[in-house]
Amino acid sequence: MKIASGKVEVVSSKIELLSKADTPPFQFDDEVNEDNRLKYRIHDLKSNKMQNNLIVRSNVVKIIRNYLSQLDFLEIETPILTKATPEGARDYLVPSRINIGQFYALPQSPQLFKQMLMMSGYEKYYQIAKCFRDEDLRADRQPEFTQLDIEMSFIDQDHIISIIEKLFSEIFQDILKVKIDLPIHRITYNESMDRFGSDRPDLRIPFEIKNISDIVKNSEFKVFSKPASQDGQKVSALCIPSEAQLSRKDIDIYTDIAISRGSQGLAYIKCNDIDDIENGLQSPIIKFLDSLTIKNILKDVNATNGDIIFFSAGPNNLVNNILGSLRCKIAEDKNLIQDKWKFVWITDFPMFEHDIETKKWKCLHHPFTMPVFNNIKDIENNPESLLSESYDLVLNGIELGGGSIRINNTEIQSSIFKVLGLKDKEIKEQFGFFVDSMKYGCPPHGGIAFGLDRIIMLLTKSKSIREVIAFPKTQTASCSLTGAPAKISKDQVNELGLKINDKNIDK
RNA sequence: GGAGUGGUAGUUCAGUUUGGUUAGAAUACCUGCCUGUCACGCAGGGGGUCGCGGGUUCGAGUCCCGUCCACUCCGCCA
Repeated sequence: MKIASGKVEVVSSKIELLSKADTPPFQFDDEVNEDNRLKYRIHDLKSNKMQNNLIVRSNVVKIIRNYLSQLDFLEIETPILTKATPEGARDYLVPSRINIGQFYALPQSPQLFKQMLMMSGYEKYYQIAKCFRDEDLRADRQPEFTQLDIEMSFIDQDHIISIIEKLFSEIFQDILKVKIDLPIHRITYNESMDRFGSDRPDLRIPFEIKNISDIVKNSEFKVFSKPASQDGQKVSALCIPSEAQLSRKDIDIYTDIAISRGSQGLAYIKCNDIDDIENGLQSPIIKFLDSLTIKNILKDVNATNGDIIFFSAGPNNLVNNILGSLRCKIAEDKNLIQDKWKFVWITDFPMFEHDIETKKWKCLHHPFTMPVFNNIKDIENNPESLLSESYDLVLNGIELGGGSIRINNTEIQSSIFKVLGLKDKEIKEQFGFFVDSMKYGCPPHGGIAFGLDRIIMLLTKSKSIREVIAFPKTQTASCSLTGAPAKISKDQVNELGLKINDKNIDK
């Protein structure tokens, strides 16, 4: 009775060997290194953990399909062999045998196809879609991944958000018996960057960043006062609560992290006794600050005795990066991340950001996102001032997905392409089919897409999405089981009209 | 492209800091014993190119250089 099948005892009268099995390379449910697990994936998939993960995955997809089809969504497939788009991630390319010298691209997402389905009048679409991006891998990034892709016509942001919130509420109720409080909290992109230094904030961490520019902008301390009063720069503080029990050595470690991310150093105030400004604080910078300013800072960040306050001053993105990553790192190191499910919507992303290296404007979401504007001329005249009708759903510091209201007007669409620096000829070559399609009437529409793998990763408390994908790729984008990618034969090279260095051809 | 961690029986690891006898443990595997076991037990046995290549040295798992693989992160991911 101690084993799973303990109620049943089988007495055999005859034994027939159906398939001979060698000794497996490792025991099921043993702790095994990931290289071996991936190489012998068929054995790994026998483990209780992997079976549970794939069962959860299947059940979640079932819930999604039931939920959306009850709302009259149609599941429609879009092509895997499609056209390369130069913007965005690198494409995976497939040579065409019939059209020598030409290539298909695997889709980074079904974005344009689902928008064209809206133009065709299929006003509620969804798809469990495979997507492909030829970029470097991470624990939560694979070159091929699965996206829950949704698009609807005649809707607004609130409508989409409410449909999605109910879907996640059902998934978490069914799979984990966890009740999500609806509606999910929303904060704007700018607020998120200021308070958490990130557009995917982990709200399980019980401390946040505070912009103290107003307090220090008139200070004598130029390191603070200069960025505090300059556009695009700021001074922020991160108050680490006493529970973290940061040591002198910890401060050095976090200083190194700050420096590796482009900081000059890491200023701090250690609060031994906040009522004694003269002697109760340890800090390399308080000698530069007057006592009123110090008092205001302590008050503004809600400092209590035992806390340590870190400071960062400079360009917004640098300050966000440094304090945002320190916030996560310290919370993780000191075990201060609460065991909760913390959803949050991030809204009102800027439409564009300026890329310093290429000196070009880039879309924060994608070029089909509807900008918010009073006058259409603002799009080309003041791209930096534009927000967009966009929204990302974040859970426990991981971006689950994002979407937007889309452009349904060729004039606006052209303006966006122009800001991105595309010439008329390029627009026609790359997106001509899409803009032409829009000419025949395009309903107002919008949608959203979610990383299914990431959702399952969080639901199963897995450390990487490889744990919820039956046959994932390693960090070098290879498959340890099959050996893909692999060289191809000379015949195949010739048939496809390719020219490949001989040493790279399979002989 | 960059930073870091790891690679030693089939598997999981110790040994590397400080170079020195025949490289160990657990588990798995094989053989024998055991008539109620279920993490069985007992006795015995086989199993290693210390990732790979080069160097230093009388001597390298251990030190140095290069390289490959796996993982984490930065860049990158409209």
